[in-house]
Amino acid sequence: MPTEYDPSAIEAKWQKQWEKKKLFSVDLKKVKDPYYALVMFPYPSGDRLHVGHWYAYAPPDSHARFMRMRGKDVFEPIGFDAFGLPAENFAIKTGTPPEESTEENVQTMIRQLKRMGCMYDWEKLVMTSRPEYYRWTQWLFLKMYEKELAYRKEAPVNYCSSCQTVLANEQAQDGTCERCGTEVIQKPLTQWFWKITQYADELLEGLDDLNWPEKTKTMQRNWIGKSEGAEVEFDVVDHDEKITVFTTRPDTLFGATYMVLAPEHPLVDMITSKDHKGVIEAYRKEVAKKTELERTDLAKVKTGEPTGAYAINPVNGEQIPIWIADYVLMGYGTGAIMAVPAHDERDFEFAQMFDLPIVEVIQSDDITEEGKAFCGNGVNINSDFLNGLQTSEAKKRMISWLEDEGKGRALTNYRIRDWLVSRQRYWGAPIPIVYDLEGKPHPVPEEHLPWLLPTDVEFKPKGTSPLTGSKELKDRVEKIFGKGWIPEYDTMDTFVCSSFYYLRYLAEGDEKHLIDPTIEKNWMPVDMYIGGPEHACMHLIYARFVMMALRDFGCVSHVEPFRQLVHQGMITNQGAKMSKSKGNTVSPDTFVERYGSDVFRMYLMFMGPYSEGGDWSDTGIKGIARFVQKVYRVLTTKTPADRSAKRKGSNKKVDQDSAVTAALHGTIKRVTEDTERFHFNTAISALMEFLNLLEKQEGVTVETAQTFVKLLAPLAPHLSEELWEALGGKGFVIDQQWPAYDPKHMQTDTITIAVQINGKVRGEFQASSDISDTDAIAQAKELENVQKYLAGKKLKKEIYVQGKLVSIVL
RNA sequence: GCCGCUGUGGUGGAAUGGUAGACACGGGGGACUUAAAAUCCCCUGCCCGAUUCUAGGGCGUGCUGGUUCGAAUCCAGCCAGCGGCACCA
Repeated sequence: MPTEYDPSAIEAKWQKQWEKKKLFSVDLKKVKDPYYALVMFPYPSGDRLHVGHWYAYAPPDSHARFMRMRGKDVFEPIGFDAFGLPAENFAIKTGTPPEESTEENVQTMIRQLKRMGCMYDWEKLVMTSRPEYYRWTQWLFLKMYEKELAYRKEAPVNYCSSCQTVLANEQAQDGTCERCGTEVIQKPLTQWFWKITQYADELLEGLDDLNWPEKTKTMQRNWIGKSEGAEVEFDVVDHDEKITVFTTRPDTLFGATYMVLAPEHPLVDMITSKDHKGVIEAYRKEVAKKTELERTDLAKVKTGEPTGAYAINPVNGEQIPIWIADYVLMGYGTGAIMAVPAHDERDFEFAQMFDLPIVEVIQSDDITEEGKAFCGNGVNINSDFLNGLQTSEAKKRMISWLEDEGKGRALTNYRIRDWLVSRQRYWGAPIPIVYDLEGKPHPVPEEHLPWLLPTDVEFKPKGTSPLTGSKELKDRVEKIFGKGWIPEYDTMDTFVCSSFYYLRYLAEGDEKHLIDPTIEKNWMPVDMYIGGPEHACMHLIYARFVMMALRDFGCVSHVEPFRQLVHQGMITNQGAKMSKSKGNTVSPDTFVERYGSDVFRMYLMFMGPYSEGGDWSDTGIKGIARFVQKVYRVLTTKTPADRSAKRKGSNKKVDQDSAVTAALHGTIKRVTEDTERFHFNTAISALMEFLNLLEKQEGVTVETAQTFVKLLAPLAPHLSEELWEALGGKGFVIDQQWPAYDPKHMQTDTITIAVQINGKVRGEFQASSDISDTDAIAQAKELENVQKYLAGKKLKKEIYVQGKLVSIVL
């Protein structure tokens, strides 16, 4: 037997065995204790796997292996989020059709992923760009349309006039085109939306019961942005129009001394008085020129202009001026506000700037800072029928007054917007809609799904959606629906594809149903979902919404797709984010080549807690490589030579020290608890410590060695199979039961007790582990160095902390 | 500006009220070797240090206070870094 572990041969050997025995392919219909371990599926880029891929997939696989050994029927699928911009850009550059380059990239990526040695069930692979998948993306669209959750609305798109193309938000960051640097303009276009807002409340409430990082839940709560308040109508002097505002503080209505409309507000033209028209127009033009960034810059001084018109405050009949200002946004609430400068900081700032009246209507014991608005709760003053009421009470009273008078009503507002699913791109799932001669939309009947993405298109941008140029698509539509009918040319946002893929893994290519209801019932929700924190407000909210909609369509029984969520941290290099442009990326290949997959993935896990990531070090990986060699050497040379399991009882007995037994059980406990909470770094440390102890022993029992191998199995799957075989274990180590620890065995006979005097450690002594309080304190006082401090002093207090220390206070 | 997280040796990190720095990396010294690699052994937070090789002592977890017999850990205030939101009425 070699004493050197050779990863390249051995890893290939076990990967082949696993595949031959179909060890990781799961019969979804026949399991007792399902555990769905899911990772966010990758985009198939043409580059080789980078460290980020390894970090995203290998540690979650170790956790899944751990769950398998604990008796769960683990299903760990993988697939590809294959539609998207990079393939399309590649096509524009080279002329290679996206499906060609994508298929090729996927094949390369599968080969590389296989070297990782994860427990993927390759038979269940999905790829969102294949017709058999996007058929369901389109089906989802049709369902949304049928249930009136999909609708059309005009919305601006980012457009680059130089490239003649619509840009995705990520291509138009900081207001210029990613490719040519030309300023991006906003162009209105009729597009499809999905009514995620209809589920705002359920999306919000569902968060409470999810085992997700608090941070992510908070981000989703803010994203949904629920605020409760009231809608109030203001009459306009000498006009029939009314201005409706939304406010969270109806209790301050008596303090409303002016109103502000967003510059884009449709009423501005109608109400502006003649003598103000010029300035107002000029102001609106100026605002229109500003970029999004300039407009939302908080540091800037507030600007605005009066319209010359007046509104009537419904509660006291006072005439208050109407202004326009860009601190009021058209996109939130009604695009108009009632301004209460005494109790809102922005209104206060604006009122001071333009010398508008400030009327206090809330009093509080809290000290109000001079020159600042008081925005907290208190008691109403100067408010007629609200005087003396607490804020919460005053809100209710005002709302019922408004409702009685027909001037307003209670209203809840949300920040979340409906989901714009249209993309003016080629490489996505075509929207299954056609338009009749009058331009009225009709759904493509389900029998025509998959509604194939045509291949006869020019990838070069020419100002419209690429599908516009497809003769094949046009002919298809006319053939099915009639002369003059035209197709929808937009494709769907790739987030639509990824909003339900976890169901399609379970469907095993089912062409009739999105998913089998029995399987869905058994396997959903996903038990453990792992992916980057950057998806907190996009993918993770869309997937929840789609699941809720599917529940209402009667397709699924669960509401929430992901029961537990864990985000991986980032791997940095010398403290900096790895990026191609910085040239500080680390290529896994060279390290995997040299040390093997086990060492590479274990090193990634050793760098720090999984959710915190870590800093890469070229030399640090050597520590793990040494550990792996040492494991192999110690376990194969210290165990009895005639270890064959078949000759049970004939073993030359190796006596095991009680200290080794105690350490073994302590190690089982630590590895179990640390693996459970994704602290692989300390799990590995525990194994290292135990191995260092074993190395010092004359011999190691086969049982102890086998237990060690089981503990190592999730972390180093290949090495542990090899050792399991070498130690005479039956079957695969991954099929063994996870070791249990017994607290009884964790105690040693003698313990070390530290002695503190006034909080400083002054000595230590050995004692039996069941030493009594009085004996411990008495022994502590015997110590020479302790005596020195005790001499001539009076004792104030003596404390014995069980098994740890004695504390003496003078 | 608001919210959240983080701050510990030369480095990654451990310890979540009980001996700070586990486990590694790096560094120093030694063994083996013709040599190198690999491997093994010892030392490694900073400072002082009796009777010279090791007792003992002081300081030390971003800063300043507090609670406690005892604080990296709990509390208050501040500083720095990272992430998110950002005129949301």
